[in-house]
Amino acid sequence: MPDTVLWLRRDLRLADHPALLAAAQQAAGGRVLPLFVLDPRILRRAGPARTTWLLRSLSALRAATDGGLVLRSGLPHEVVPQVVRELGAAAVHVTADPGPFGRRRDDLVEQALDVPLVRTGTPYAVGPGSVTKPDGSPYAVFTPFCRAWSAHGWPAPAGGPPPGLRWARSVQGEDLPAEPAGDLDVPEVGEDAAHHRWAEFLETDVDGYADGRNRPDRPATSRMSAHLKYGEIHPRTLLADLAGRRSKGASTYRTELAWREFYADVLWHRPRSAWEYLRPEFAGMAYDEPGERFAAWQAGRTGFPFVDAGMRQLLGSGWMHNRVRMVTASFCVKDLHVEWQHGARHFLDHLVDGDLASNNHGWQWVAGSGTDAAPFFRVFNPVTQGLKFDPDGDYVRRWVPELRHLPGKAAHTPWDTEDGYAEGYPERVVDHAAERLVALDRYARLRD
DNA sequence: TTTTGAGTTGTTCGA
DNA sequence: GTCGAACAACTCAAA
Repeated sequence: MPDTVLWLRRDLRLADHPALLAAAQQAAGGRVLPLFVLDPRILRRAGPARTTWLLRSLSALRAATDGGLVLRSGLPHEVVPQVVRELGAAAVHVTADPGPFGRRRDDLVEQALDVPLVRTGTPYAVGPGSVTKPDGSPYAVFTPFCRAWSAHGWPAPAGGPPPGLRWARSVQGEDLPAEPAGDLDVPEVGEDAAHHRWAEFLETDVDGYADGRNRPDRPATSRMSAHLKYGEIHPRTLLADLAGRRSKGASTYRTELAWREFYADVLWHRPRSAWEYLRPEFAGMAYDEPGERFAAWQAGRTGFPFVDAGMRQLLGSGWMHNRVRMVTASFCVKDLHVEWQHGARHFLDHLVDGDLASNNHGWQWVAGSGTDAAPFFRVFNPVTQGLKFDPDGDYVRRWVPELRHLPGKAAHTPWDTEDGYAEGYPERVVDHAAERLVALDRYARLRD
């Protein structure tokens, strides 16, 4: 009866977990050691929101495994082989991590091990790289990808841990590190919380999702992004629950999951696209260095209420509504003319759901440099977007206290109200109409 | 093989 | 106030 190690990374759950089932099956009568490696390289880059979420999720998983989860600090290619020796394990089981960092890390661990590293499943319904055009090349446009992805299909959710599964207890772990200081407003974390929130969304908001998802003033989105990021719930589970629903909202939600899979697929085929222009000619465009205006953008002090509300929601809660992510990103790239990588970095430093593929390809989409990017002439008007998607100004007032004295939609246009700046709200850092023309001109010059 | 039409998320302008 | 056109270039799939 060999013991096995289940090395967890982006799969902090027990239900619908094929790698756990594989580890349990190989152990057959032996024990499984659930291991999480606190990699200092990842913790350094995660930012306070993601670190807090991770630590709470690990705490929840430790409780769910009756204290069986073992934590170790260090580099995985040193820690994992060490744990294998201590346990005398026959194999290490993982869910494949298809990102560029994960692939390199796992290859290194595999070389350092003298037992097999068994990869079962991925954090996606369809493994990145497995949906291709008939000639085997990857899709570069979303809609055809989405069609092929749907046609490819995915397995039904796997069951929970097999009855009789026993956790190995012989290996010593470490205590959870302390959470970063600060007063971030992080929601409930962990596998149970993920399922609870998902059930709530299915009950109240999924059928109205097609329109509701655009309203940052309402709690109409699923809020599943961070749960998915840490694998507290698998997209297979979500897709299975959506399968019986015919509403427009359910279909739109499925498409959003497909976007997540599309961007993971793009990153799998082109790992360098995380930080390099997918369309290299865009590197030759004229950009401005990030300076005072960029700092104002980061701090939520651009003088554009909808933009500032979003940037402050990011700082205050580690999350930003998707509609507002597009508007703030457009402002950074097309009003401030700052390269998308600077904005993407700031988002990744603060987002609780910060996912390299979705975040950075989303930024490239806004910048116009991505695979299947927005057309260059699509420049968001930060005021119009605010009036359209936060028509009563509730979202702005929630996150920008200096505008709370302005009623209704007046919160979007303090320059039109006599006492608009009475509470210390900053003046606009740019003239949007002028900067829009500058952006269009720079794109035109790139073309010629 | 070549052609054709459609393609997540918008804005502005002029009729 | 509403509406359609214009704002590129390229990918992909169907004809």
